[in-house]
Amino acid sequence: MLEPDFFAQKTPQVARELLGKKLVCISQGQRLSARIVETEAYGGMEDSACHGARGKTSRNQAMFGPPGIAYVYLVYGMHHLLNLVTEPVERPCAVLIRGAEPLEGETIMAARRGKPGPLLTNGPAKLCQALGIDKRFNGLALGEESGLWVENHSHLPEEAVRRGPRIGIHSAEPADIARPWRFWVRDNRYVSKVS
DNA sequence: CTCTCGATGTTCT
DNA sequence: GAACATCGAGAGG
Repeated sequence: MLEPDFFAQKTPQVARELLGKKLVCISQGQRLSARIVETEAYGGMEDSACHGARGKTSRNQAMFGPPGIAYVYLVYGMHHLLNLVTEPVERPCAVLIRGAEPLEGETIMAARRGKPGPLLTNGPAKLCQALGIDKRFNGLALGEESGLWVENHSHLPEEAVRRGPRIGIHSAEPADIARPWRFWVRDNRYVSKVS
């Protein structure tokens, strides 16, 4: 299981290193897991795309917490998104998990999603719905106790990793929109958007 | 395949 | 009010 030390590193590095790792969630007594294939780094007071850039609010306060906790929030009034908090406490940084490939419990994920194949988990909100992740996990430390954590799984060589601008942040400043802080596994069907 | 639009709770552009 | 780190349905080519 990955410890807080892992998440204490620089956010883009954590986002890169999370590719290929196994996200595990205990949901209704069942063990569900998926291999992470797409992430995005958000961080620093200087990143206008980051929720924490304009200060602490009731929604984003988990981002200011210690490395290795979950930040889960609701977007568009109906979709939950999972982030893993990075860097030292009081720095609002996190990695958004945008896509993953089912490993264990795919039948349960399919029942929840009502869709087949990549549509199970090829997007940040789809992933949360499939794994049963919602605001109950917000602010909890990753681990057995919370029922949500990350494990080492497969190593990804550099040639299998692609990076580019983040998705869905069009109201940020141009320099931040251009940052190559999205990481994904090359040619993987569980990546939310090809580019 | 593409494009548009509605859903809906919280935050602030 | 408007916008939002999204998704899915429906219309049109």
